[in-house]
Amino acid sequence: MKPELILNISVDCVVFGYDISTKSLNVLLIKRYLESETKKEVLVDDYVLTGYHVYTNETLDDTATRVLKELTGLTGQYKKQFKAFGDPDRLLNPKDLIWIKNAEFHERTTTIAYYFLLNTVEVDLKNNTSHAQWFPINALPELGFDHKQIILEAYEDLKGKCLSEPIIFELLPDKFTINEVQDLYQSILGIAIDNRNFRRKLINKKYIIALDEKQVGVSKKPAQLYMFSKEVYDKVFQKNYLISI
Amino acid sequence: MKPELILNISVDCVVFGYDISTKSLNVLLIKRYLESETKKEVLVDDYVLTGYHVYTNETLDDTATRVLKELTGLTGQYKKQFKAFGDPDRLLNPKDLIWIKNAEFHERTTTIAYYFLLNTVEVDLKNNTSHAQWFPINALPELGFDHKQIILEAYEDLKGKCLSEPIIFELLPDKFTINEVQDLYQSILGIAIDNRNFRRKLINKKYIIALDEKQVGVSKKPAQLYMFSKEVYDKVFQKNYLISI
DNA sequence: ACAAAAGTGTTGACCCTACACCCATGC
DNA sequence: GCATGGGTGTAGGGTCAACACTTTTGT
Repeated sequence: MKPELILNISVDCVVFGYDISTKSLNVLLIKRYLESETKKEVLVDDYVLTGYHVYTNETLDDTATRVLKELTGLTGQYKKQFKAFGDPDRLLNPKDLIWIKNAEFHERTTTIAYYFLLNTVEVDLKNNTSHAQWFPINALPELGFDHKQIILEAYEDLKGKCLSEPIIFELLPDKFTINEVQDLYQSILGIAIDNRNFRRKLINKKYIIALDEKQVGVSKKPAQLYMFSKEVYDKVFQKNYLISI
Repeated sequence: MKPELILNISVDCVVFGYDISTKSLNVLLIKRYLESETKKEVLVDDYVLTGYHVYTNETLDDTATRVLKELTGLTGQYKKQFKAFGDPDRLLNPKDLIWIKNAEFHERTTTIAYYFLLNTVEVDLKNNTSHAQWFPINALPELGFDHKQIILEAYEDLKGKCLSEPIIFELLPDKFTINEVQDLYQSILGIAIDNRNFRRKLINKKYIIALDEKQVGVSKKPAQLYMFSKEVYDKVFQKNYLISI
């Protein structure tokens, strides 16, 4: 049996990319644009998440991986399935109906939402056909379908998860400075963190490894570079049963 | 348009029930039994989660609520959507195929999994037609489909969540003793907790309110009863940005 | 009176927070 | 030499973990 599309199930991907130079946590969105037949009127002009239907021979994870690869060329990035969205009216705004008419979409589609973590420099947006673009999480454009809600729920999940799991490093390059990690936490959580305390805390972790290397090409005092070792983390990790309700 | 079943999307419910007298965290399962036409052979004899297809006019939450109500009569219980399961082969074990042939099931069904929290005494299993039965989370019977995996992932989510949110009280009666809360934490987490430390910690919470009441009908020293106040919790609650990676 | 579970205090270790100045480098 | 961000130490308070005996009640 040849793989076919499952028309009422899709996967949508919230691609989080951190831009280390602007210290901005961004979301990758693709343009949705449609003119009337006479080209007199713009019917749809907004952004949506990247996503696609599931094929009959794919797992949901496969679909998410495929969707990310098609847009960015990347594989092996951190991904998490965080929620399914299936309200009967989630695709039924007027603009969305116009759009659906033009695509092979079922009006009652349930989407399994994933988020990905990466850094923006890994993605080359030059020759992409979807007019994909990064938007800061705090300055999102007008969004189609229920994608605003999906993004916000992904963001909430990320906020919680980055406090208890070392996923922050997925948003950074392999080699980073302590202050870059701090900036990133501050961007995600929207809080100020004391530099001395944060620094001490991080450097004391066995899985934060100081490299024999410093920043190059900066116009100020170059900072010490570190890396995160997943191997050490897995070895050192032990479950913490602290009840904090 | 009349509501119809969406044949390839279902909701499955992991119903967690705490039995305060046996100190056991249980899962509610329903019997799956099928004989061959000649009745000579038992084709299927195991247990599955309760679940059902989504109707076209329902949200996923609606479906979960409906499924729980149909089995237990209960509404308004704590519920959480925690994961979607959609592997192409998740219903393709030999027994499952036999079963599916007998029901209106699509072979490639994606299920949105929820878990519910309640206490076992709320459920009357006497006159239920599904042969529903409680099983301790640590002594599950043979399970159909991928329901073992679904239960285990629900349990992992519960373990994590009960450390950071006051959902433990959903598993207890309205009035409870401190030691009952401790027993429950120990059952869920599989750890031993120091009674004095735990007691002090809980009693110091403003939202754990001592009642003017003690246990009755116990054959030993009756314990002080407490209640959990969601109102006070919401008022007192403040987000904790402690980074513990 | 006895069995059973309820309830009670102290100490030391660790971790978090708050806080301000000097240092190294590139320009 | 100066502007910029990198890097550094200490003290006080709070929270967690460890630990064993007394009290209250029903039978």
